[in-house]
Amino acid sequence: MGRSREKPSKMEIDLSLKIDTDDEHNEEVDERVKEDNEEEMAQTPDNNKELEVHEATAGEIEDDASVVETSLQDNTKAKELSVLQMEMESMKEENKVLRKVVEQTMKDYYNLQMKFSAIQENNKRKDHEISLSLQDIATTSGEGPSRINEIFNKQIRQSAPSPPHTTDHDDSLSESELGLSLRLQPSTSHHKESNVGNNNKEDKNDQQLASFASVQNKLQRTHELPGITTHAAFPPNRKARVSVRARCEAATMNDGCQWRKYGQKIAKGNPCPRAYYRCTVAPGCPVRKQVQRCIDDMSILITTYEGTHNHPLPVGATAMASTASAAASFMLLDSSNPISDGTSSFTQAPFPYNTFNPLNPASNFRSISPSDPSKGIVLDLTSNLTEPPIRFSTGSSSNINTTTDPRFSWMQNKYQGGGGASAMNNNNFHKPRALDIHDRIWKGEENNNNNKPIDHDNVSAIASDPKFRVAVAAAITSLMNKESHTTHPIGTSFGPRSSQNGS
DNA sequence: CGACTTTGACCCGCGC
DNA sequence: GCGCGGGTCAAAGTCG
Repeated sequence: MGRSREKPSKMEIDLSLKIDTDDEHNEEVDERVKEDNEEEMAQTPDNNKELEVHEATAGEIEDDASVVETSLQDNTKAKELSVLQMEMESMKEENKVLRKVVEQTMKDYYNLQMKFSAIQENNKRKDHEISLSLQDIATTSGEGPSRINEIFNKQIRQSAPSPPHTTDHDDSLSESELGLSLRLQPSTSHHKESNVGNNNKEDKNDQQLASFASVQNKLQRTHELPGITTHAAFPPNRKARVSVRARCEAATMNDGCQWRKYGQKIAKGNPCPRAYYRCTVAPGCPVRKQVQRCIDDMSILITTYEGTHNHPLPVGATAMASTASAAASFMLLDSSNPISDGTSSFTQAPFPYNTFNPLNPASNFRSISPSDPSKGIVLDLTSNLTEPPIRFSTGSSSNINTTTDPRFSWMQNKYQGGGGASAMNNNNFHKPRALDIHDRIWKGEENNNNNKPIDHDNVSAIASDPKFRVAVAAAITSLMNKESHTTHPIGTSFGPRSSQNGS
């Protein structure tokens, strides 16, 4: 009786949700609210005892209520009961609000899924169009592959919208050349003589090829969702590469994996040293990462992941990798891309960390170096995380005040005196200011970046965002769905040193 | 003492 | 062939 009087609100929320859980959707909502309850429980340890007691007696609540009814003769108890009922009402109202929020989030998620599947279907259709176009060209023009390629190249060069995309087109060209030579060979030679000197027909062929080129461009554009630019084709033998641009004050991003530094180099054009890390979660894991500060904005850390993990990722990294991979798959349906060709499964994403906007995953992806397709995908997470969390954009870096910005204290740590200073002395970098709290924090992290959370503000901001949670939950769900298709289980085997967790 | 970082040396590919 | 630059190696130093 006394227990039921002190019935905590958390339990009430849980109960009311259970009543409503008559379909899968509500189950998910239930899970979501439960998760929130658990977190709140963790934050308010004083209430935990009460909650435990009521969890143990959850099935007895109705009985308790009936017992309370029989003892209504006691006025004081009746008053308490009415107060309790009022509390229950208010909790129900609160519960409704919570459910609305959760449902809205789920709706957003489903909308995203719908868009994803729509784009998938759209891409399949486009592929079919391309195939038909090629066939049409092959049968009507009678041109050999070399001629077609020549015209096609010309068309591409003319239609290339801007120089930065030149290599993209070149890549797609080389790929299309392969496709053309494969598909056009059967019907090429016997029309060759008739085309010599036939300008009209050649013009017609040019038009057809132009339409083909436009279709090809269209196909490329379908992959270039807002904020997305993909490198249409990687060199076949090159490892999958994913770059992540993120504001990070620490030496490296806390990405859930365990890394060991094996080298550092001053790269040309950027006085900031480039650090080389190797994945040490499993011996022989081929995944490497390069970490370098962006020269334009020292607060931006460019992390390039290369290779495919040969081991299950730690849990913290798996969810993120799945999230990132899901987003990558969202945009990289092109089978020519090694990232989507099966070498990078949901559990084998080369980059274990990503914070992408679940409502618009595409917005965080773009190419960073169009002149170098080997750079692969670039996730631009450089929008300010001190703003409302998960508000990413593909825009360029914001201006920073380098003279007062603590973000440069890493340089002080790296270059205060000693041989390494040579890299900085001859450059126009502002001298870092005196050691302050940030410096101390970073100094602490410099030597422990593999084991400790690096940027608590960023990580907590990301993790506390409900949309991000939903995205991670969705990623885990998709991971579980994918599990039947992959040989790797969800990563659970990581050593005691792998305490690093991105979530 | 083991694990990790630092850093100069070395290797290799690429362009001239 | 030579020089340059990127990437890697490995001995020495550092840290817990």
